Amino acid sequence: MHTAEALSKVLKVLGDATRLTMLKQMQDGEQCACSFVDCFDISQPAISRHLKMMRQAGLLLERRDKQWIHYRLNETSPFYPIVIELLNNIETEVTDCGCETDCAI
Amino acid sequence: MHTAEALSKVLKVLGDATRLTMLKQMQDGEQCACSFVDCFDISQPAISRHLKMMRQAGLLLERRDKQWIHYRLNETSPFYPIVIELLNNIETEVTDCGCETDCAI
DNA sequence: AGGTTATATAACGATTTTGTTATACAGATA
DNA sequence: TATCTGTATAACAAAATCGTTATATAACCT
Repeated sequence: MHTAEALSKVLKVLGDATRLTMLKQMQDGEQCACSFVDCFDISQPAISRHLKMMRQAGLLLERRDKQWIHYRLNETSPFYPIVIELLNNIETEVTDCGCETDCAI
Repeated sequence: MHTAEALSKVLKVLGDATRLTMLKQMQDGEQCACSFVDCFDISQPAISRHLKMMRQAGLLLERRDKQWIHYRLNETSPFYPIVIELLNNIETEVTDCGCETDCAI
């Protein structure tokens, strides 16, 4: 159970097609930041800021491996069940935008 | 099932504490626009625009009765189940902000 | 050390959001 | 008709959002 105030803040983060799609991709498992840069038609700094926004909302966790940073859904977030529920309502698009680097996934 | 694009637009509408609270109140049934004006600490035109935004997103239906306009959740919206699911995660606040008019509810 | 790759931050501009006040419109009623 | 109440729209300002380019930082690799 959440306050309207708290939930609205999370929904504001989810209320963006780029971020929502990033989250959907992370539902399949950890994603390297570089794969988002490859996948979306916006600059690397823009991707970085979207990730920061979701991290600050507590929705993401990160893991550094060498020079790569892998992001995943934060299953311990109090909003995790809601996020999953919403993501399950999104069509899986055929977005073959594989990471071009050696990030090992 | 929805596209990330479409769902994000709805979530953007929901990503505002005022609108989310208005929706929560409508979950209890139809609400007169005037009751929102009484309930929230923003101007009547601001309330009117929040309502318009939700109407345009297809989330609300309106019914005119004399000079009053009553709003309710649009149960036929493809996003209705999602909206309900989200509203069910919101604490019921004790918001005794009854409508001061004769809007007959 | 010096260069390359991956990511983050800073600074800026265009656009959107969200509020305000002023005004218009709709319906009820004296 | 004139006026009151309820609601919507217009015009505007402040703040937030989201993109860009330039630059900084971190880690790897000669």
